[in-house]
Amino acid sequence: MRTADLERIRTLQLFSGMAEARFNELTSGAYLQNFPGGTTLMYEGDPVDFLYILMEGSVELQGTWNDKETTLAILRPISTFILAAVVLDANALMSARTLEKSQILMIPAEGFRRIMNEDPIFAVAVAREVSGCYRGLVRSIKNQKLRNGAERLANYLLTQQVRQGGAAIITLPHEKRTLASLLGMTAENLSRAFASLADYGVEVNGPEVKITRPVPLKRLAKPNPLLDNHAPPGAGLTGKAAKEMWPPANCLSGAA
Amino acid sequence: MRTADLERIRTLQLFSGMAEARFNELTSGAYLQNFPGGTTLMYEGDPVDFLYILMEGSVELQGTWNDKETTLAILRPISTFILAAVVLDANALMSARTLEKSQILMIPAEGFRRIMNEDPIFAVAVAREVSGCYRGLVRSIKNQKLRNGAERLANYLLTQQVRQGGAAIITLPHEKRTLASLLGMTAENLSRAFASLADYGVEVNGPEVKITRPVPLKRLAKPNPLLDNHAPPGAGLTGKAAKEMWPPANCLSGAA
DNA sequence: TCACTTGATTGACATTTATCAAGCTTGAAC
DNA sequence: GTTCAAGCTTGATAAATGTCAATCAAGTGA
Repeated sequence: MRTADLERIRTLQLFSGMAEARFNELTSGAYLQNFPGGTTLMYEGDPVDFLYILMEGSVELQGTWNDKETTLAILRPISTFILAAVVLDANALMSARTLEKSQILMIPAEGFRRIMNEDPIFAVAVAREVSGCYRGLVRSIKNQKLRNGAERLANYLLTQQVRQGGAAIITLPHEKRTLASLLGMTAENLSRAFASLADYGVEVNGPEVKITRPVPLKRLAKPNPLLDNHAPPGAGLTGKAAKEMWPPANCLSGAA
Repeated sequence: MRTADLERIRTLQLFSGMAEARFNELTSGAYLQNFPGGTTLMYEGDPVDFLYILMEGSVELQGTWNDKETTLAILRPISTFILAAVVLDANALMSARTLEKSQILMIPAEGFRRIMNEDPIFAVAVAREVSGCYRGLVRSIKNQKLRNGAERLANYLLTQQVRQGGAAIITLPHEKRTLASLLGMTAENLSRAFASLADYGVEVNGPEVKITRPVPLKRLAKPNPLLDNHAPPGAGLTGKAAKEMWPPANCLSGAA
């Protein structure tokens, strides 16, 4: 493994507090692997032998039931995934596949758990990391149960706008059908949802989306930090909530 | 606080490994409080000053947006709740209210975090507990996005049947409108979903539900350990997954 | 006993979402 | 250039879900 990659993950909150020796021990057994797009890294129900850390590219987490599939999250670097299964030595509840050529660091789960038991600072960091993932999922469920399709899309667009720097034109980072699955709708309905947002100043041109009238769009979307990971650090959040890192390094915060 | 209560929570996986002195320190600042039914313990967005442990009664966790409300989980003793917010010292993402007269142990969050930092065994236990909660939520989202209303109800009934000992007649533990909200539908549609399950041998009589033909019901429901917390320990799960406690003491495993 | 409240159910209807089929665009391969 | 495939869009229709209003049933208290 290259030193540059080690330094990149060393800066993650998950690893930043631990002693150098432990960090070296943890990563000494790790692999850095390249996968082409469309590779399934793991199937639902599989035993989990590694903690995965996405370094480059993007990964989709999926759930399946009865021949139906849904996207639970789309990850961007640097993100850990299937951490909870690693902590509990349990089988995966989601499949993971690359959406494009990706570079992924794989840390053996066994060693991860051993070091978690030996290094108290690391154990606390793991607890904090999983807690952040948990809160991402709570937001995701609320988003899914409380909003309809157009509302979910509108909030997705506003979130992306913030994350991409706030300009009026944003670029959809994935295929529209993947986005549809993430938002819990069909590709056809995503098209219609975009069309319905035209009244609110949303202009679509392939993967480019222009938000010409953010005020009415926000009036429709009603973004809310209790459902969306919207705000940059400190903005709109006071006190304790502001302490949470943004964007969180953890897995599901990106899930609409 | 009564010794009997302390002994009850001492047996939880979360606390069972920690040193006696630390456990005493943790609980010395705790309150055991009684609340009547319908009491809101905490509102969404509130700062979280306590870890809550439900000792008796039942508690509903809710999410709100735009004057709509949804039930995220219904807790039964003994369950912890808002653990992730305590770990991160963040604001609550869900409201909590008692559904009936309830007894709740409140452990100051500040002390909880201090002891988590001091006691490595406890820190690992917290990481494991939150991981279990996380996996409960993953199941919950998959259930919500992949199944329709009748399928969610069918699986809820089968899960309840297992939890209540496997007899043909089960008792719905909550009001039907609360159940409807948990299952992500209106009370009216829950009524219709029950009616549609009559073809599969489901007979409803107030809060009593009789499952007369489990085989066709299961053929419809297609229960699956990757979506449902169905199986007793070891049953149907081999190897690693079987190690997870069932039913988990943690918060959202009960969420259909 | 009798109103009265609360929760549950039912029917009629509206809205939302999914499904299926067809057509459109775009870009790569030949 | 032409062909082709993949992704996207559109329209027609069906299915699922929500809303509103009315009714019913059970339990409560005067």
